[in-house]
Amino acid sequence: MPFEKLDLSAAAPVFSWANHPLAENEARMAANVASLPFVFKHVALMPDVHLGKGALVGSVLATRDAIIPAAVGVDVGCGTVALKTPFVGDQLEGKLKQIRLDIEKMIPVGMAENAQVESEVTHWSGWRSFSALHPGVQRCEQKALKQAGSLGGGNHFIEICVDTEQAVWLMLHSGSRGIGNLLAQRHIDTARDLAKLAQMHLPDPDLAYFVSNTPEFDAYWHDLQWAQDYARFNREIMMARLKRVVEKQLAGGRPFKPLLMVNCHHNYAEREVHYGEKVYVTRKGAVRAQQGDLGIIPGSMGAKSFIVRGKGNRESYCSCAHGAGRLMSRHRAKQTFSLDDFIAQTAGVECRKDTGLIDEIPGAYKPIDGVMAQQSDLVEVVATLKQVVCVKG
DNA sequence: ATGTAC
Repeated sequence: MPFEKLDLSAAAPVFSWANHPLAENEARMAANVASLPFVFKHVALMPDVHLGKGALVGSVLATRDAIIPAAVGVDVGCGTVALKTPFVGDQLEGKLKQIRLDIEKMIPVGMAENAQVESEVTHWSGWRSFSALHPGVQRCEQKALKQAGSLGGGNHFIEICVDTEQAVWLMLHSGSRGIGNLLAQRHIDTARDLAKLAQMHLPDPDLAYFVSNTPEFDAYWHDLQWAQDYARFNREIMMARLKRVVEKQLAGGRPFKPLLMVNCHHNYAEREVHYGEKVYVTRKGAVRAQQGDLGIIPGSMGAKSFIVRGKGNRESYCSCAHGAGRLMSRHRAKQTFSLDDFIAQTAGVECRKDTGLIDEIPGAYKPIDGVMAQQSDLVEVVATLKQVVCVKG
């Protein structure tokens, strides 16, 4: 589907791939971002776009000489990793429950963290620069060590999936945990303070920004890249443990060679070239989809997920959606659905079936097929996956 | 999303 050029009377146009007409507050949020003078060319909205803090979740912005820390958000480096195994779906028969229990034993979820820090964690090179991070997080190094290789809560998940060719995939969704959150909050506070001090006129206080070539910008950029690396590493550690669980259950403990692995952020910023110019690209709930890039677009815990290949669509800043997008808030989902609804909507998925998961019920999310149909000019589908095991925090 | 406070 082609995108729509929205005229929101802001300085920059907004190109929208949304599969719904924008609500008034969503349009205002898009216009606020597009009105900032340092925004490059236009703002791109992905098919799963919805209200966020400062900027829309499912939006991509390129900036010339400034960055908005609240637009990146607090779940720095959040993303997904998927691994294709040499196993076929039939091999999982009768083993799903045990696999789920093993996952829950091997990987801390929710509030839990690792009891001891293993050498695969301490070997990460990022620990060497921990002392260079914001002074406000220095007391949290032990916690960051124990949280490396832990899932967290909310929409974070661990899944075993089977694709349409019967191949078994491992997939998980997580970010930079407490340390990334704290780093982001420290810098968001600084940006707010600076804007207030300078009596800067902003359409929204959550759009306070840092200007390049200032100490505040450099400190934020450094910590942001560190947190993004931590998030990617966190997913790698969990994927290695998940792989071992599956090896134990399906291969008598013998290691297997992955046929493919994709590890992508969907909440982050990086330097990229667009329209011949090097700019800062912020993807807030969006996945990079440069020509040939592999990406992951997960549906809800009862729906399909997709491994995709980017088409390099330049108007989207080479991006695509990061998931289905919520249809209703967690609060409304809990009011709307019962445990019986949850059990019906997660039929065929080996997962916890208790009231604590009702806010993650598939009915609280948009159907993923509509989201995929809306971005056929951004990505092509490489594999279509359906989960048979799902672990949430 | 997270961690802490209410």
